[in-house]
Amino acid sequence: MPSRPTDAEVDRIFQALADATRRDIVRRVIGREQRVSDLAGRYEMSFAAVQKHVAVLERSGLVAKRRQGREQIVSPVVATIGRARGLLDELEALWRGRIDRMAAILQEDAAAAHAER
Amino acid sequence: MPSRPTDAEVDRIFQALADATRRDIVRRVIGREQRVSDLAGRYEMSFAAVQKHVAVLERSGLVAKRRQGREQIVSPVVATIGRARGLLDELEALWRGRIDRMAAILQEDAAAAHAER
DNA sequence: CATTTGTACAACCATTTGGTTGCATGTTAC
DNA sequence: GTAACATGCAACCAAATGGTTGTACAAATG
Repeated sequence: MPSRPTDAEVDRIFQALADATRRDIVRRVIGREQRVSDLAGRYEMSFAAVQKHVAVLERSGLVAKRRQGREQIVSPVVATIGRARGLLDELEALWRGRIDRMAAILQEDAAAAHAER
Repeated sequence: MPSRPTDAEVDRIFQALADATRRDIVRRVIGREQRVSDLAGRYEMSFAAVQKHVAVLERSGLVAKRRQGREQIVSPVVATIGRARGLLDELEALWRGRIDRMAAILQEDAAAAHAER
């Protein structure tokens, strides 16, 4: 999926990032791949709760799971972080565009004032 | 608030971005400041619904409102977008750190193999 | 084979979210 | 002053979230 993400995809990515536990899980699996139970051991909540968080992250594409025997290894999908960044970059580009347009208008005004003399 | 954002702040920012209508509102107000009713006119939903979206964006710090007579002017707060980007940058930096560590280990192995001969 | 371990999943619950309508209030225009 | 406009807010509703416990099952271990 190299093309522009759909609204629904972006919704899922930001939604997944909008929870401190899930952001922490992402950090951990970036540091090193983790089994679901490794992760579950780190938080105060139940195993099932952590498992659900991992499922949310997986649906968003921020992490991937691969089975290894009875274990499930969770690893990061850095490209998806990049997709989220791309969207923020786009917003910042829009902002710069606005600044540039404002600068251009100031230029014109200055030129007009100059011609008036 | 130049310091590291709290978890709760980051939660609110990503939560606010996790909705296509709200992302669109942010784009519009970046393009040009808008009154709440200007925005409301653009979407199929009720005025109150749009107003709520703006309120969510305001609480997250992505936009600011300033009153002008009876109108409320909504403008972007680009610094907050930067804060969200900062967090994604941090994740990508962690990833590069992992890559670097792996490269270092490969280096050591190569050196060891070399010494063995 | 029996047990433990790792994971998934269903059912349930409280809270939040995203929408609605209706009403209240302050501001501008006539 | 009255009417029209712009906004805010409360009450309500359905659906989604984030958590729980309990059950089921496959894989590793003794």
